[in-house]
Amino acid sequence: MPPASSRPRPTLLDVAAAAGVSKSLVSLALRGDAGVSERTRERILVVADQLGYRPSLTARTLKQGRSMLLGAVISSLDNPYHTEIVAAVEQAAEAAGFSVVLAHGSRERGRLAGRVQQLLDLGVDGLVVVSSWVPEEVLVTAARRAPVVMVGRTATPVAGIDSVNNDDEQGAALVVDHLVASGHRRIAHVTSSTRPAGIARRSGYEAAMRAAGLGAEVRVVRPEPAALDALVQDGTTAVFARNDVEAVDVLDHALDVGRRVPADLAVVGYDDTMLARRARPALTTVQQQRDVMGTRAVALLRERLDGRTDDVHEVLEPRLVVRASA
Amino acid sequence: MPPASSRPRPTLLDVAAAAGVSKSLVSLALRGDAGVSERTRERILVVADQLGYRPSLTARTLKQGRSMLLGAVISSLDNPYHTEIVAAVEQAAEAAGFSVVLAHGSRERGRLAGRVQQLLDLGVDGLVVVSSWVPEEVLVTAARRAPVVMVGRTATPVAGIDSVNNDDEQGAALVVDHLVASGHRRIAHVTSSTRPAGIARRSGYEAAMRAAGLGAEVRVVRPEPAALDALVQDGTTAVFARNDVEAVDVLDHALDVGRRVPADLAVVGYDDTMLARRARPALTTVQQQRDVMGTRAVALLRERLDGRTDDVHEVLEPRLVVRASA
DNA sequence: CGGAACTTCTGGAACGTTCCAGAAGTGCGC
DNA sequence: GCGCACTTCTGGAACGTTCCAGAAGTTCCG
Repeated sequence: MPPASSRPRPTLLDVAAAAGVSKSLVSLALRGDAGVSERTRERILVVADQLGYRPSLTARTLKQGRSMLLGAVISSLDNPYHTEIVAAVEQAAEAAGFSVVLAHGSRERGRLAGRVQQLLDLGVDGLVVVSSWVPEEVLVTAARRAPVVMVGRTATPVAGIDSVNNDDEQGAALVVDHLVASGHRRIAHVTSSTRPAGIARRSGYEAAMRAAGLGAEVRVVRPEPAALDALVQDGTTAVFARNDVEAVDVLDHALDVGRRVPADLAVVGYDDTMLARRARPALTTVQQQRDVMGTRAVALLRERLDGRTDDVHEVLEPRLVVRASA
Repeated sequence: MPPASSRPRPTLLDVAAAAGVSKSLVSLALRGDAGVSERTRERILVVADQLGYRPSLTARTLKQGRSMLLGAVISSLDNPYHTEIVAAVEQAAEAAGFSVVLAHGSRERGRLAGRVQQLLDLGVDGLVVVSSWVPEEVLVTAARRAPVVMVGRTATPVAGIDSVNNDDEQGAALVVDHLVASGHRRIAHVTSSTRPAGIARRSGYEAAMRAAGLGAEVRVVRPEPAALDALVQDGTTAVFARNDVEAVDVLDHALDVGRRVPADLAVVGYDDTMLARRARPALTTVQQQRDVMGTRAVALLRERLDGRTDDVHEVLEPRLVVRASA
């Protein structure tokens, strides 16, 4: 058998020759242009199909300067929160006729800058940044080449860059209110994050505690064995962790030292990732509307492509998902 | 501020004009061709840099028929086993100068065929298929357009398509041998799979049991509450699940009904995903050499691109990872 | 000093599209 | 039977590269 690549793909010219028309007409017919008679269109479609013609997106992109490709930048593939957002973005992109090219950083912060450059060189029409590890200056330079939208990352707004986020402060408040309503007073917050989302959740927690008259009970600890030990010993009855991953850590630790969840200790996470669903007991957590995030992110990019120049920052309402752990 | 896209990207011609040479020379200089004097090369590089020139991969692809793009096809982003393989592939691809475009199916089997088509239209130079949901005929037609390699999916070999797999039978044997060496005799296999990998693991389990003189103890059950109940009640002391996901199900169920793991019931998974690391107790499991899989997959594609026409099927040795659960 | 052999550079064609200006062909009113 | 509008179709240029054939310019040797 000859190598697979031996027979070159048919081009517009091949179809045109076979159908006895000009290449331009084939192009028009295949793209459904109005000024083509029904008879010839039919014939051209049949011939194209017979030859197995497929248009070259590369040539098309070169000509019209649009690739219908979107780049998604993500810190690492093994963080379910990020991958789930990407899935939502991809779905929305597909619905809008775009494909998504993924670039991830596998923890190495420096790598991401290079990957962003690669995406731009590839000719993506827009960039969805899910990871907060991409340095701001990289985003700013990238935005000069293609519209950029940050999603799922609460951060100081960057000029020229749109964003879609959930309201982390409000999400934290939902958690605190739920716990208070269940009779808890000694509610601690577990967090290891110095990143924007983490900070917002923390301040949301503190504000909600104060609003509930529990300002004196505010307690923030890091998810480390010693700190968790102390937490479990000292009469804390509920823990709000900054994300599902850390909530599971708390959960495991509590169970390890013989506490019952939620009877002895209620545990709440954030993000509603598959970890929350899989945990035992299943985690109460805060859900961000990931599908909406995806849809809006793609929509914002398209608006930019259509010429919008002012910045848009969308904030979505989070929702509390009550499961067994609190 | 004018729209971001207002200033068009500089092209070879712009650089050539600015440097006072021909576009061809700029092209040669930037690609490091030998026949360019050191002085002019230097000057061209400086000018290109000043103008912020970046070559258009689209134009390059069109001209030389190579996109340096690899497509990765995966069932869904939320299966850590698959995403972790993709991460390995991407890493290997990057090392070889390729970028990876991801297409996933989100469970909808039909969608994948369309996504494969999209990748091919995009002009990928090769296809890495991680998901076993892609129908064989789709793979076969795809292979006529670009080399295809299946990875992490044990399956009947398809003519014209390479593969990289781990030896599932041997992996299952490793598990059984380990359990037998720990004194277990009543070792059950939990599986819900009728797919190639699942079948291979099952038959590996059965063969190893027989080899250990435990043919009479062979017991295969589905990961459903009733079946697991029965399992836990009837004196089974060890369970080998067909993957980490189902192992975690078994684990949770056993703990729920008050069994201790591993004291009352040993549990072993397969794949060594992050689930295994995160489980409590941490799962003993079988590790496939994912990084090697990625490297080999990319290597096989490159060989095809360089003209190899005979099929290659690589089988990697799995490794037992002993953790707390067995 | 003529020309062979290098080195260094150049212009044009090509890749497969899209798009534009305009060429045929058709129908119609007068 | 002529002009006009309308429909249907066409050829060429363009997108930004790469690559090839070959043009200058330089060196070197007899």
